[in-house]
Amino acid sequence: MLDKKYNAEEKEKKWLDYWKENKIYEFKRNGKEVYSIDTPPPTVNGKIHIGHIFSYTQTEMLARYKRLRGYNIFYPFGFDDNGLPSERLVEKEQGKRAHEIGREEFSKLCYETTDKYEDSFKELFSKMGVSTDWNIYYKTVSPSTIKISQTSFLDLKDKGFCYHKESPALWCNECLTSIAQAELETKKIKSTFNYINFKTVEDNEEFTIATTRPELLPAIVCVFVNPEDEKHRSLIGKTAHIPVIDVEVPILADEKVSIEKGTGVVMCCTFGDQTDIEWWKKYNLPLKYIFTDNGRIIDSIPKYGGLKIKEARKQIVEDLQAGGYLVKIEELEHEVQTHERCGKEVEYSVIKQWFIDIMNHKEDFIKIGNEIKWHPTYMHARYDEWVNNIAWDWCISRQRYFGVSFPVWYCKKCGEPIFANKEDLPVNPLVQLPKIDKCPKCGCKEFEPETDIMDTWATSSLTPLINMRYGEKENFEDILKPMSLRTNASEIIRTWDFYTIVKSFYHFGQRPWDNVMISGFVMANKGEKISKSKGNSKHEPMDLIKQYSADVIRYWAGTGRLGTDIVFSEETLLRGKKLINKIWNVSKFIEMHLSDYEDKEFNDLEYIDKWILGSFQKMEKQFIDYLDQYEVGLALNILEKFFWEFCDNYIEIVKHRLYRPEEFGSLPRYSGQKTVYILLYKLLQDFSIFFPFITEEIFQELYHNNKSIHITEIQLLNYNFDKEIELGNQMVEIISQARGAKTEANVTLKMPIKNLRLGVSKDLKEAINKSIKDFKATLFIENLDMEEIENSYEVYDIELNFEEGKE
RNA sequence: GGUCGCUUAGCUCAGCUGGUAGAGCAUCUGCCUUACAAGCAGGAGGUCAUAGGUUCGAACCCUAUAGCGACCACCA
Repeated sequence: MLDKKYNAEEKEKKWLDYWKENKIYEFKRNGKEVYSIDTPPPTVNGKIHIGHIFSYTQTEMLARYKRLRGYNIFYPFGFDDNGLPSERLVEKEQGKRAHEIGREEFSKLCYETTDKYEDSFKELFSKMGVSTDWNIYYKTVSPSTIKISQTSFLDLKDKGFCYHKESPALWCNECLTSIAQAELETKKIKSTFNYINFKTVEDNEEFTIATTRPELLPAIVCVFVNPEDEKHRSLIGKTAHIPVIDVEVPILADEKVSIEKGTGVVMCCTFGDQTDIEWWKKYNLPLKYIFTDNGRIIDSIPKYGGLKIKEARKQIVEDLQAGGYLVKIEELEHEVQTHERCGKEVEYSVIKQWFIDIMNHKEDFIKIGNEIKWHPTYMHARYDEWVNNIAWDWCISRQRYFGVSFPVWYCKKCGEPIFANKEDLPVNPLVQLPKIDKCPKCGCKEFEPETDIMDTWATSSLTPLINMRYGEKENFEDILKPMSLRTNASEIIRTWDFYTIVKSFYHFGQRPWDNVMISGFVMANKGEKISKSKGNSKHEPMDLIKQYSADVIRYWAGTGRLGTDIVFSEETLLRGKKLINKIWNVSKFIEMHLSDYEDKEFNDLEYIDKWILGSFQKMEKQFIDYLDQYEVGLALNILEKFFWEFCDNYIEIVKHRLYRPEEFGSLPRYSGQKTVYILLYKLLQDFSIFFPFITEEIFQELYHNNKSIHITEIQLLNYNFDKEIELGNQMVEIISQARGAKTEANVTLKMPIKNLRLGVSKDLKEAINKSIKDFKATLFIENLDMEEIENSYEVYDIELNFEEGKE
């Protein structure tokens, strides 16, 4: 027997234990077609907020849907505990920094701290009813993952897609590491435009340069003007004298200089921005690198050496002012590139790093993007945009401590890189030595380990390979090439999706997955993204589960449209709560009437029963169409709508028949029993995608003790009840009008109708006659007059029996 | 500035391939009806951002404009 009230907290715990014990979501090879899901390993950098719950739950619903359609679901979960985010977590939480306590100690702390968080993440996702198989779960810094990541590196190196080169790279002074283009975030900051006067050496011709970065004056290697610029053409070929610094540089012409911007004269430094790097390469300019790696001016610069960048800026501006070189200062707001992990402005650095070739294979990446089905389709454009605009090869070196090491040493004498053997992976070059005794190039017997580690994306881009246990004897390569589905939010299309495609192309020459499903973000308020820095995520997921239950939170997550941002709304939670309550109550009602029910062949369905079965069949077809398009929210929407109609219309009609067989006959009662038996089963199945807990409780209580609803299969109905749907709908409309009349008369719906006069089409008359007992009982009709009319129906008169109603 | 998306009832949103505007919440009016008052029945509330165009017919297709948002590019 179902309880009078549904106790979500108790039941959700019960079913979590049951699913775990009975291995309901375990992946086993069983010959059935595999549906595999590549879900984002959440970054372990603090707390999971409601935004994570939103997008993961949408994915999860799809897994449940495919499971109900008979697929063998390969749905692993992972955690991204690799690299910089973990370091920052440890720094923040323990107040310890790697360079203070040493690399080994620090790494240990990273492992311990991320482990701790992962346990709580696991608990949270489990509680949300995520139907992942925790046996195939992975971490991005485990030995097996490191092995795959290092193997990938060696593969790419062998294939020539990976190179080691001294090259300008984006550099973060805060994190003390190089970073990749994809890790940039633009930020608006207030700054000043400084107009500085220069003179030519040859003839003291004056000209002005406007710059936001006067501290780069010592790094100027030349000055550019546009060759078409009438005003400044006379400068070309002359030599500019840099004030304060007292250095002379050539003045060159390049069409990339905008005549309108600033003063039309540009200083070129190594390096202020990307254009500087382009010019540096194009004109073979000298390198004047003036910053240290931790954001100070190098000591060899007189006067300014040792100052922090911002201090140097201030000092140089003061000196320019004192010398009378500063013409004016303009306030401006502009966007600068910052490091997404720490928010600090990035600089450029020139060191030897490992790069993965991107620029030579852009067309291949576009081609693979075309082979993948994007949901929603317009997200494909974002991918193309990114690939088309990318300007750098992918720098995968990070000068950090915690993460995947490069399996590389260098000859101490000639610098020749020595690579580990693949069968020896994983290796840590800091504590292990190469397995050769001398450099193959120069014979030197001493080696230095690569101290850099890899970009976290270099590893997380390998999730399909991690999932397929790439390179292992027992692997899933046969079923996961490609995987069926990748899901993530739109912000990481340019990183995770793109890099995964890059790696898949280089390793296998093919797409990593067939489908990509992109979810939206959760906004704290309209137009305001949830972010940790703003602290505007008011709701802790755990608290919400406690307050509302996981099923209810899932309802909220399930209402979001694919790719569309949603605002967190307690109102929606309330709506879900009501829906779940209604499912419980109607199940109780149905249970009541099934105590003597036996399932058997039956061909005498009542008209109204055909109507509701046909309506359900029609709805379910659309429901499945939506889910096949990955539109979880739209599917839930129509299911919910049908369900309320089922309760408010069908159940209200059939209840009389179920309660009073002596009046309606036992066969009509059986027809009703059969109908609710079938429909509740199917409704529970469909709802189980969204509400795995309550549907399991009802299913096992009413249908199959000790068999999980989540491993049943949806069997589509195959009735031909179009006529019944159409005419049944008309009947319901008439019922609604009659109820309206009672409500308007301020009387109870039980008030009898003395006489109901209708005009009805021939078909409808026939239909009403076939369900005359249901029809009359539902409205408490004493006398019914039907006049035949051409089409549809018309309600002529509703005469209420006030005398009877008073009793 | 570029790419993409959004703009529908007071609020949050749904409206699939064009055919007389929908739901929930809020509001108003009734109803304790043997599953459910966390309920039921009903009412009121919208020139579907704006302006053009295509069409017999446009919330939906096309063009332009405005506002909002995301991502990217702009550091002289």
